[in-house]
Amino acid sequence: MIKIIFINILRRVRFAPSPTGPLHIGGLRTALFNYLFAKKTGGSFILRIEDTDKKREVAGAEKYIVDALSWCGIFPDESPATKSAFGPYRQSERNHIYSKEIKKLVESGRAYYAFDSEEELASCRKECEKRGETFIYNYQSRLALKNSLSMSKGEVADLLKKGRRHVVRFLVPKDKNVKTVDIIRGESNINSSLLDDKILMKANGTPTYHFANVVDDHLMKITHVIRGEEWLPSLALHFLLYEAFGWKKPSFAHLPLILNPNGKGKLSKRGGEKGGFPLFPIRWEGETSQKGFKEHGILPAGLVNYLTTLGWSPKEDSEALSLEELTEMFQLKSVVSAGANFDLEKLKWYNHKHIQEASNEFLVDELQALNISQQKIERKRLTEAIGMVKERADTVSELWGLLEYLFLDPKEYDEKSMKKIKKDGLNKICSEIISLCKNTDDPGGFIDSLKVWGGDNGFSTGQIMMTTRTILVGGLIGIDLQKIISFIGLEVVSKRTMVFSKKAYLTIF
RNA sequence: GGCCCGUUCGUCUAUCGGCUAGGACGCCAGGUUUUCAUCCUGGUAAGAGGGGUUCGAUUCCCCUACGGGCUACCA
Repeated sequence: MIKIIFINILRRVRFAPSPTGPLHIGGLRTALFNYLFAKKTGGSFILRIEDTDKKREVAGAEKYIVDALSWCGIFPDESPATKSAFGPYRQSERNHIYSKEIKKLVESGRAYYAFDSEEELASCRKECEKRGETFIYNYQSRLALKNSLSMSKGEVADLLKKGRRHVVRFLVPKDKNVKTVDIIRGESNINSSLLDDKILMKANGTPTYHFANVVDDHLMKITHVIRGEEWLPSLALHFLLYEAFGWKKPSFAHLPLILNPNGKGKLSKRGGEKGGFPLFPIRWEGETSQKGFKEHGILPAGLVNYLTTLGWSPKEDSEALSLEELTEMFQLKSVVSAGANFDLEKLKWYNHKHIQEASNEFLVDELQALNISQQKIERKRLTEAIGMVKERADTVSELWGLLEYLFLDPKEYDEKSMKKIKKDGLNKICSEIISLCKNTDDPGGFIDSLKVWGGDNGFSTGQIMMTTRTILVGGLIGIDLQKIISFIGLEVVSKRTMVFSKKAYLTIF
């Protein structure tokens, strides 16, 4: 019998955000898919900070990214906090590496110096635009511009010696068919003449995304690049870059975008506001303070579960899945290629499912973290109350509203409920409740006793129940009446009834 | 404008040439709960349009339409 042994090349994937603000859920989903893919086979998930553009960097963004990921239960195997031969993990700390690598490309003739100013290039673009053309810095235009291909060696050497500001551009070969491969989208062919000689090193000596990304992915031995669809147009360029270096390419997968609920445009701040949901996992404290899903009462497990179904679905029908279960089932190949509309209702449904699976203890912590109620309630009592009402909750934040009456007397009585209650005999029912409270020790059979009394005195069960509920809760809502009474105790029942009989007669009837 | 990617119920998706197009969310109806919800059962609703290829196309190819992305010394 022949045994087939699978030699698993250990997967190494990276999530490489740029710390320009709080991580939004689109980025979070990219991180999540990378994580699921790596962890399924015991590979490594690496967090690399792409902070090459210091102008755009926002204080606190890197910390936010780490915090948001860990809130979701995603912990990188390697990150800026790691010391390893692959580090450092912040691109701003890797400049010596990029300088070394760019030299190779210049020496091999695959990259060249360009001295054009930004203004000059801007006017080139403008002129082309006037003619209805697109300016491309490539084989057609490069010889008419200021660079080491159009100028003499002596001239170039002189400018470099004088310290003239310059960039390094990639020399894109002319008329070459570039066949790209994407795990989700398959093969695609692009003619290199459509590409432009992208800047690899900026005038300030820092690399651009394209260069740093390729260099780092190679040096960090990344096996699979899983990133957003917005990078698809750059894929051919990246392929050429790998080839210019003579490096083995990683596999690529471009994830579809998350769209606004109405399907128009990629998920935006405006779309979030319109749909009444945030764009970030947890609160962001920047120039403005912005709530995240956490503050809206969404559990990390719910968010993670929902985000995973945006663009992917498990083979078998299943309901709430944990990060571990999702990891087990995840298939990068079966990620869909079309963008997905964000749907708050479905997120809530997943969250509802995860609330049911969460322990009451955990939910108490989550609720208290939200600071919704200022009431000081004994933890044990609150835990018990949450257990009684959680099946009704979609979000953690609505938990308090669902159990409030178990701790606080009604502030007012719902008008519609009051209209349903018959005025006749209301006084009698109240008196009976109060006297029953006085004469019993055991709240357990309270409702039964009240019903029996009602039967003997010409009150329908409905009337008894509705009246009692309104007295205790303030309206015709809430959990089983007997459970409420047992929980709050007869003393409170009596007190609420007295308040009701006074208030109700004076103000409502 | 140019280039690239996409298009199945309202939404997320299944289908990898045989389809009475399946599931989930939502919505509607019924049941349970003498409340409201939860829960259970059922229902509603779809392959953008036009050409090919084929015995047969949602599935493969082309065109059009629509949507999205990219087009920076931003990522």
